[in-house]
Amino acid sequence: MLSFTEENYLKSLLQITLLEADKVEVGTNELANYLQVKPATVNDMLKKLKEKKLVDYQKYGKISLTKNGRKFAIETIRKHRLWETFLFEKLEFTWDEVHDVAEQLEHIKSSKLIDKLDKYLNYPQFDPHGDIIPDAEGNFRIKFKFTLADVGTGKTCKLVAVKDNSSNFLHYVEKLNLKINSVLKVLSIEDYDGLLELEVEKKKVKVSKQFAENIYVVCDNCVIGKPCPNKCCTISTK
Amino acid sequence: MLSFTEENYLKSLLQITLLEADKVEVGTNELANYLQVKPATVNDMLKKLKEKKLVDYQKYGKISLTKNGRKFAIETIRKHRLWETFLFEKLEFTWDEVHDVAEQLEHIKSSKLIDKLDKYLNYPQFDPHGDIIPDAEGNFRIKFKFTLADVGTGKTCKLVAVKDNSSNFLHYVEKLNLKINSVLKVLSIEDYDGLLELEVEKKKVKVSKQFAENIYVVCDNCVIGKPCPNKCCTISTK
DNA sequence: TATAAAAGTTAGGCAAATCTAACTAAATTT
DNA sequence: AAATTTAGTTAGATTTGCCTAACTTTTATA
Repeated sequence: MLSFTEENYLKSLLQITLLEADKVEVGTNELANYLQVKPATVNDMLKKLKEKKLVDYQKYGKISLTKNGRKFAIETIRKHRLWETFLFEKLEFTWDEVHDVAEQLEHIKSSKLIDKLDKYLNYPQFDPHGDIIPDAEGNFRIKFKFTLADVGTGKTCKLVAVKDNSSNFLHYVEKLNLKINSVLKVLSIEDYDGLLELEVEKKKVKVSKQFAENIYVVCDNCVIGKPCPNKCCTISTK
Repeated sequence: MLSFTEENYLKSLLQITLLEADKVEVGTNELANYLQVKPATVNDMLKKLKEKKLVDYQKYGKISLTKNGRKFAIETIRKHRLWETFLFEKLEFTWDEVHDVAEQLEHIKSSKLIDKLDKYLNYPQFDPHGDIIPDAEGNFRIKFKFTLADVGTGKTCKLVAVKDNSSNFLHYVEKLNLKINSVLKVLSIEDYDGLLELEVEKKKVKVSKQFAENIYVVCDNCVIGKPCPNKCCTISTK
């Protein structure tokens, strides 16, 4: 039986690799930073996780999940996202409130509970942030490849998920009147600092490059959950 | 912010006093036994809880909850019972399965969560075992006073709750075809060992005294949630 | 009432998860 | 290639919640 903390380490390792397309290896400092603990603490924990055959790593090397470690990590992400969906859909939480509570709920130990919850929610594929919910076998189906920052001038795209789940960011997204499935047209991109001008529901808004990098998009022909007709937008994943 | 463990100590202290009508004081060994830890461990924790002004106690004396400690204890019981109700009503758990999962869920920190859950369940008054769910202000309305073992020969009563929530016991109750609101007639009581013969839905069954002591009953005129017309069955509580 | 039993306490220890401070190795820059 | 910066490690300490073993106080009983 894994502790809350062990589950968090495994989950974070997977989450870090999910942030970028081909990332598979993670360092001690990076993980420490992600978990908001000191590198020394991560080092201690890695020894324990290695002992339990949940991570591969050797002194001064990079950290990666073993098959088994990955299984637990996916399970935790699945729980997290199902709980977020429950809070959003059934209990009327807003999408920026669900994360913190789901951080706690994801550690409840009961496979029956999570299966029943999945059923109760009618086997949802996406959480309130547009992130894929792995199925009971641990399969993610798709993973987003492009952000708003990748879209060229004059092109139109569709918002499918957000990368940053912080309350701050989500509030800002809301304020701009952006939602999952909003259609965005990139009107111009400033050479100097990458500032984007967008058209959203016939209104013009300006957003920073940093902001754009945290908005996942697909081409406007894409239908979520199905392969992109242009084969450009979503990729199958691990 | 209280830890899981601290919450469990406070909750257990309240639960022990709820087992018997006039009980207010609890001893170290009793609590240790209830929590399945050693008396020394309880002693350590009591020092901490006293420090935090959550319990009243002095060396070799009895333990009782302070006003504040009681508030937290009730809050935890409220959470536990609301989660049990959720699992039973929405996720189709059976009444003997809900307890263990609720033991975990009761420690989730979010007052918004529990209020929303209460609303979602339509402000239930009783959990799947017939126990009262304290309201958001921490008021229990009623508390059961009599068990099946208190009922005299020839009398009829109504099952309203069970004292023992263990899976074993609940399975046995189920096997005997007893449910919340079942009407039970005591046909005879054996002098020697207190064995009871009951009539339940026109069938005769025999149960031990120990079993009878774990079944809460009210007179058959009682309607749950309202004061007993005979003023005999339920009492207001703390 | 003396004594035995039960209840409660203390001291000392352990494992988990964290920290700080000092160190070593690896990577980058000049 | 040497020097500097960054990344990673180790040792030693702390807190929480638990333990055992030995002790003391209270209660019950002969």
